[in-house]
Amino acid sequence: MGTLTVGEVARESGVSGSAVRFYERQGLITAGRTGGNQRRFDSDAACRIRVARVAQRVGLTVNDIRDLLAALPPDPQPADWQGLHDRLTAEAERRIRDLHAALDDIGSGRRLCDL
Amino acid sequence: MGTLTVGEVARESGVSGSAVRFYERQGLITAGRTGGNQRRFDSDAACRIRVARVAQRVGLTVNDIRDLLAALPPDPQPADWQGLHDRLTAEAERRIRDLHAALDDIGSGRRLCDL
DNA sequence: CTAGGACTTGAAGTAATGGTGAAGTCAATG
DNA sequence: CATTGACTTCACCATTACTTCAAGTCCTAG
Repeated sequence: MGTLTVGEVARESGVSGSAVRFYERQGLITAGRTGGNQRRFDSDAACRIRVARVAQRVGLTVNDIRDLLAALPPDPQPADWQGLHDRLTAEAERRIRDLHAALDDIGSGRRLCDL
Repeated sequence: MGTLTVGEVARESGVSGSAVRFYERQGLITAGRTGGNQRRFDSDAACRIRVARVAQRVGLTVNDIRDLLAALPPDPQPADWQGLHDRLTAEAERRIRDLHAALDDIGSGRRLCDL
């Protein structure tokens, strides 16, 4: 059972409280509940949200990120981090390749109309 | 006044008819009307849509593309094409730089949590 | 114990990019 | 003239990633 409230996780992770609740609904993070039904997070929640934000910069959707984080245990080992790392890198590189392909087409000398 | 129907432009440009109408609503292309209120396009419409698709590959929104195409006269001169070309290239390169920055952060050796 | 801030839910709103379906109209053909 | 396929508008559906709102509850400090 965690000790952090929504607001605390929000501040620690740099997103809004509504986003924290949204991420919990989406399964990116999990929370315990107090007797009064308030969410209490473990400190890894903020970490997972930070990872999620990096993944968003790479262009992953929240759904993609849920799957990504599903492979990340509560207390990740170096190998887990490495796996995440590799997946994010591969995805970023894929997107870069797509953009390069578009650039190549644009610069191909053909009229843009004929692409 | 053009001669092409929605369906013809759709086939020529590779998008659906509903997309053609959508693009007209959004101001990416313009159409005349027959006495019976049907759209009739000039042949440059398909061209503009093709340009729009390229711009989408680069990551521009329809709004961005409207602005981009607003600078493109009905009968574009080489300089007009060059301007488009430059803007698309710059935008693609910017996005590639952003992804590279993300890659650098991911590969920085710091824990993903601390980014 | 009470005031106040932080929290709860669910529903609805937003912007982007179209797709879908209904009900009706137009145009070309046999 | 009647059919048929393509067209028209309008309005609603879907997805993504949240935000906002209302009404109500919890928790902590004084």
